[in-house]
Amino acid sequence: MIGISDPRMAGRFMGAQDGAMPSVLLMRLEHAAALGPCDRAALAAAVSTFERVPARSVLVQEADRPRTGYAIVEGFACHYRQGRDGKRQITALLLPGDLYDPQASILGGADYGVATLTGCLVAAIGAPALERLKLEHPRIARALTWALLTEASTAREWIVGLGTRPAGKRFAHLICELQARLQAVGLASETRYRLPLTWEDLADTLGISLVHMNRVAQELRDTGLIIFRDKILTIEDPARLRVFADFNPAYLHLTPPAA
Amino acid sequence: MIGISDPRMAGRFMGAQDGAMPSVLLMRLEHAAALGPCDRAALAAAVSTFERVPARSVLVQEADRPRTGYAIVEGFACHYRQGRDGKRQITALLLPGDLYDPQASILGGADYGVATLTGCLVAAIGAPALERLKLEHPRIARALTWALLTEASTAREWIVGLGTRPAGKRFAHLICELQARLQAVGLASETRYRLPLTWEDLADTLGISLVHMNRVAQELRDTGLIIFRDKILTIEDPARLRVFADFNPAYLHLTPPAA
DNA sequence: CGATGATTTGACACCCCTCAAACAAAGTGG
DNA sequence: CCACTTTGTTTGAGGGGTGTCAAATCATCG
Repeated sequence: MIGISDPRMAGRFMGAQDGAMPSVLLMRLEHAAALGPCDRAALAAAVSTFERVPARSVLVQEADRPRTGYAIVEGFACHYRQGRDGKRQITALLLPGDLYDPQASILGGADYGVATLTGCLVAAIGAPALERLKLEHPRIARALTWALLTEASTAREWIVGLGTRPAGKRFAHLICELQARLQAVGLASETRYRLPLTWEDLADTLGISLVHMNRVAQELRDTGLIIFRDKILTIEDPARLRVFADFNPAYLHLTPPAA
Repeated sequence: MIGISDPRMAGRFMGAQDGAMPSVLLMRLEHAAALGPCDRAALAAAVSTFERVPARSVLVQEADRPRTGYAIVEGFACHYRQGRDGKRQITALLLPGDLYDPQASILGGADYGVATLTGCLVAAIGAPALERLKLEHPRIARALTWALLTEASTAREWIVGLGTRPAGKRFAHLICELQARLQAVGLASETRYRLPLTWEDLADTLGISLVHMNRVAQELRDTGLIIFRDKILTIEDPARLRVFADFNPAYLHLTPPAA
């Protein structure tokens, strides 16, 4: 695996991609609170570098004490823990607009790894810049807290899925979740999005074996709920899929609170 | 179920229990950061009422917008979600010293329920008092953030357990986790603590059926790892249990960070 | 002493895992 | 351009972990 701290990579894409990050990150954060032009400018300015990271690279090592925050601009990444027996469990998927906040440094070291699953375009924000951002822009601070709480809420929903739903419904539920989250940043329609993960990644997310993952996916195809070809996922019957998966998007908190 | 908002309950125990909460809550929060005498006094003063709540009472309804924070002083409570089919999945256990922070109100409504599992003594802290506490006492604010991050980290560890560990190791892991967390607030020795939950509560926590829960527990007893009688859990061989469960307490972040 | 809730045990079915192997696609080097 | 490797996908067979159904036992309590 290649770490993104490789100096040959750093900063290579500054300028060219300058506008891309704010777009997708802002789309996400503005689900939490309206941001002013000043907030947006500060956010864009806080990004130190854009980096292109190959698939399956480690962004944050388990037991690291990271000094940089990351925002995913393009591609899929994940939080994971690796067991002694080599089994990997993915504990969260990071989509474009999601961020990894080294606020975790309060804890005295990351207790999980962060890695890319596909090639990613990543915006790096230094911890000090992030702290300043929070102090000087309360609306951004609020939005970041919202993001953290939403992550926790999503983790709880995954616990519910792993604890109570059979593999098929679990996959269906994940498909619904990704549709909602990707649509929130403009990367999915009601019925279609790009899902560039391998069966193995999905299996490690759903807590099932690769073999069973394949069978479960076929079942969803055979029952006419989805089509999945060339990494493009098409939902054939959204309403029926949501019922089947027992999906209720409330836990994603994608609609801005009244306050 | 009886809600604690019942006026006959409110405030009944003020004074008598006045010192109990700070003790256990402070023991927990001081794992995050040292607190000054001023912080402690402010924390104690912020508690509006102590309430005795019977077992199986709902503290926060799913879809509520709670205006009160709770700190558990005695007893066990939980976060949970209930599926359409009636299956309950417990997503977090709240032990003495743990708190439920209505900070979740940023999200515009709770997305899960909070309920007592045993009879509990609960300290209620109004949302405004909590906000003031955070503003005027940065060390408390930091400690509360630490608590939130630790909860998220624990949720991730539960995902790992549900996704990768068989039921027996999952139970063993939970036993280790509870030992560490209870010891941190003075309610467990290295080998012994009170675990006042029913098999059903534990089954709903581990994501297995009540019947299987029973078998798995017997297995741990038969292999000489634990004794569990009269709600008292005794760990016969802590080292062997931790190896069996693949338990690494790092995710609990119970040792204060250097910073 | 009957009612209720908690624990225990047995039988059987099914979900899902493991092992194994075949197959496809994409890169790599000769 | 073709062997060859690597990575990802698909399929089959068999076994084990768990769920469900059913019923017995036990404890607590009014």
